[in-house]
Amino acid sequence: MVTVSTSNTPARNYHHGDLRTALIEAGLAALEMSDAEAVSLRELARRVGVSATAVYRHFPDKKALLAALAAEGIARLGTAQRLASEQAGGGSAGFAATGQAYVRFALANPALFRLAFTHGNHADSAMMADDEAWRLLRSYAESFAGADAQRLQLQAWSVAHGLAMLMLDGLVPVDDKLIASVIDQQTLFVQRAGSNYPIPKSPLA
Amino acid sequence: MVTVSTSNTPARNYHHGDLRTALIEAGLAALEMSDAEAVSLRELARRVGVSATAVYRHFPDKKALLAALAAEGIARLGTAQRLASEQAGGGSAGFAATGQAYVRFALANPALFRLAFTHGNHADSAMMADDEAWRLLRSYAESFAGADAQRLQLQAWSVAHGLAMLMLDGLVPVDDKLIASVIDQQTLFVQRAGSNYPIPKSPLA
DNA sequence: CCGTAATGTTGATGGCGTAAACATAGAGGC
DNA sequence: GCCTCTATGTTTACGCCATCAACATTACGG
Repeated sequence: MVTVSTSNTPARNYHHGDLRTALIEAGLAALEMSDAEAVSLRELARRVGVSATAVYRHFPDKKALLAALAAEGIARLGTAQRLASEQAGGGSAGFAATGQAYVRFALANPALFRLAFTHGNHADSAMMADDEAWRLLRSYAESFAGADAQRLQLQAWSVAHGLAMLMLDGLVPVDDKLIASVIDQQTLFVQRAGSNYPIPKSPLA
Repeated sequence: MVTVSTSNTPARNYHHGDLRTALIEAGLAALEMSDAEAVSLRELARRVGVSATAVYRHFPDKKALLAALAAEGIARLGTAQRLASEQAGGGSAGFAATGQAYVRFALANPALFRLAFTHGNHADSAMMADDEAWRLLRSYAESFAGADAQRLQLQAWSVAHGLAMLMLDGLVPVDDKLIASVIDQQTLFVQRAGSNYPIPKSPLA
């Protein structure tokens, strides 16, 4: 998480003070207005009041800056999901809540979400495995499905991710009731005949 | 579907003959090598042996060319799914097969698939509603879930789309067994307690 | 207190999408 | 058969971009 310092830096002359952070903040702000591809280094530099090539003192290339933004996105998503999980009080309701939070986060931060997950922009897979969102998902999946945890984990992630993408891309109308109906512990992730998984208590928190 | 004319046109002098088709073919070819964003009009024009701005006699702008490619992608996906559905002989196996075909198509044609679904690049929603892939999905969903068809339809699409995206983006390892385990009629899309939907015969074909 | 590394700047290169003005060729009316 | 009109291409140019190289300034550690 970048500490958003409310940009109280009074724009020094030659040396900026904390260009790196300023660029990331500017980048995050830009991602609220337009898509990642449309964000240009030059524009960011202008915004921060610095020459175009100054960026290269802090990031080897554009990809690196975007990767930093992506990491921030993942972190924020994790926080949103944890909050949702806690508010729902864990259990199967909590599981569904984290999924719904995933989709809502995507809709609230379209460009950031896309950036964080699209292409290989995510920093790297090893890093993600330690992420908060990940730990939540794995923990839920294990507590519900035991040996079948991997399958459940992937199914849950896939539904949430797919719904988020379809809504972002305008293929499915954005509608909160729709989200709730698609990501719903009553209809998803149960074994077919009789052998339903027991529903345990809150797996965490 | 574009009739791929195996490019036997011997490169006429001034007038190309069928530039539009040639550009689309070149575009599809380029999408097998690199992502849509990386495809440039100038490169395509070069490839086809024509000046950079000739493109604008056939497409108002780059977006329009990409939309044409996207439409082709959707059509091809529909075909792949229909074939899979037929081979599986319909029923719940057919339903799962169309979902698995969706993911496999995405993996086999990453850039084309992305282009077809990402952003608003898909021509428009009305067009898609008439598409083959759509009709298949809706028909299956209705035959399985009756009144709850919309939910089932969205859940099915979301899982397939989500898994496809996660694998394309390198967040989930590409593994055929994984696809089969995630998109599986035994564990997806059933009501929880007792009230499982009856499994009807093949809803089509 | 001074030099060296960190940080910014200027200037240039080559690529891009696209607009404007001009060129050619093929098709339809005479 | 000719001739014009229009569809299709071409050249040139503009402003944007990412990035490299060479130079300028500052901060900090010895």
